[in-house]
Amino acid sequence: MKQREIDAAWQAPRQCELCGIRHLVLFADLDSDDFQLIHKPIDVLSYSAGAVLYRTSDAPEYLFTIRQGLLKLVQYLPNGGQRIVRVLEQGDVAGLELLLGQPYQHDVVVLEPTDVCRIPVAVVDRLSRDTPRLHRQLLKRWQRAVNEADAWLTDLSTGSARSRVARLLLRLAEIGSADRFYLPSREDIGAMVGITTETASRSIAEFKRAGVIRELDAKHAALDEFEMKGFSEK
Amino acid sequence: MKQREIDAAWQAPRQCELCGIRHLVLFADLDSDDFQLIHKPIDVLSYSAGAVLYRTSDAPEYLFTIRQGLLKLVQYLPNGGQRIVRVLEQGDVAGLELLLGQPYQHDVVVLEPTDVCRIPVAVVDRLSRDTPRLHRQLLKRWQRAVNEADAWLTDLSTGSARSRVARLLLRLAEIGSADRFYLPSREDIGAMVGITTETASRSIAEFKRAGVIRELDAKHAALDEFEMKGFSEK
DNA sequence: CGACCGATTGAAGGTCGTCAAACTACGTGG
DNA sequence: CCACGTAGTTTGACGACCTTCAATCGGTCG
Repeated sequence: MKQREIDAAWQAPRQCELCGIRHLVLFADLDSDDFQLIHKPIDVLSYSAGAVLYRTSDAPEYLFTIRQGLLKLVQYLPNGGQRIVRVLEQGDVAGLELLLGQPYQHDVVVLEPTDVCRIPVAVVDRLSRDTPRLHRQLLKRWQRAVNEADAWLTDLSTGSARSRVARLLLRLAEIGSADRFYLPSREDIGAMVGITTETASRSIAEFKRAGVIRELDAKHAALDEFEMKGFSEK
Repeated sequence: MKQREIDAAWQAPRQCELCGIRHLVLFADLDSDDFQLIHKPIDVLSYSAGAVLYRTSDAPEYLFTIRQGLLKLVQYLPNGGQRIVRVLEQGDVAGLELLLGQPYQHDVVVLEPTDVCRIPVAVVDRLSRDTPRLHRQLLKRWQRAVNEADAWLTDLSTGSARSRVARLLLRLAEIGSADRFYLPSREDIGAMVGITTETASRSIAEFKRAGVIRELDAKHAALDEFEMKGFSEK
């Protein structure tokens, strides 16, 4: 539940320039000069399942790029319930809205152990002003968020409960490795596709009985993609 | 159903610079020099209800900023049905995805008579490269789309059919003028909140009987905001 | 071992989807 | 001018699916 700091040492320009996954992240297109503009610490942090990156009520100070892991973006309903509006994976960015002066729009909670770079807004603001190269990456990230959001409406909020769950699992399977994907709690599945925990449980149980998914451990499973596509249609 | 061209005459730099609603649109922050970079025609077009701005299959040539009117963004479901994922109003932009080399992501259809500026992608690309001022506006538009999309998930795809419809009408009432808002066809209401046409019709009929909405003409109504908020909760 | 949390399953009831028919508005053509 | 056809809305009946409430099961952690 707690966060652990890997890199307290402050040498962000070097660190970022040498980053192993830079081609995937926000700073993909920056050059040596650009990195010199970074005058505030960028920390690499690790979170374990259940940890909270931030809440809507937190001070809007940091963006996060996901180096590794899986997170959920949660919004609250008029009646107090909650809805998961998106899931973030490697290369995604949380907190883009800060660049426009908005407060955090979601609570962000860790699903699978996650490493992030925590970047002060001021850094991105600065870079954003002076390097057009960063812009394209920002636009990309934003458009990705829109595409995802639209897909959640068409794929995950339409059709029967069972087919929604099927489509969710197919999606999660694409994110995970070939033969192993993250299987959320029944409550989270419900919050992702807009059904109750019990109905989610019934769907999953049914898939297991039909042999379309096999449970590997508490939070992971493998699935027969072809069979599952059958269920996803009605 | 057809489109009418208001300004065939080609003097975009002047036209845009003098635009009456420039403070609302994509080019809000540009200055005189910036406008000189526009070397392709920007046309002002009018569409009437039912007209199609573009389809996903169209050649990705133009962005559209909405000067006036109301449009729906439609995506298609695995089974062939359709889901309306968002609605555009004055100041919104359609086709932002083109800036990232993606094809159009939606079919865009006119709900209320609409005026747009049709801008060649090349123009925005060019401006985008050379003027950081445009960037902020682009980011704003994108973030707005994300916020909207998230709200459609939490407000319009969760809860009972009646409360979803109630929340949709409250939303439409905010867009419309004080005592008059656009009331979509029952089919479109269904496609917006993820229910069938019949259920949408029953909800609307119920609201009318309860006196919460009054029909003004075929496509417009007025509503008692306070009463409607009651329905929106469960 | 006992407490607790999440998943599963059951039963009952309600909401919503489905199929179908009637009604209205509107425009066309006789 | 009226008859008629079409498209969208409304309403009804019925059944399926989903929610709700509740009990049980299984595993984990003190």
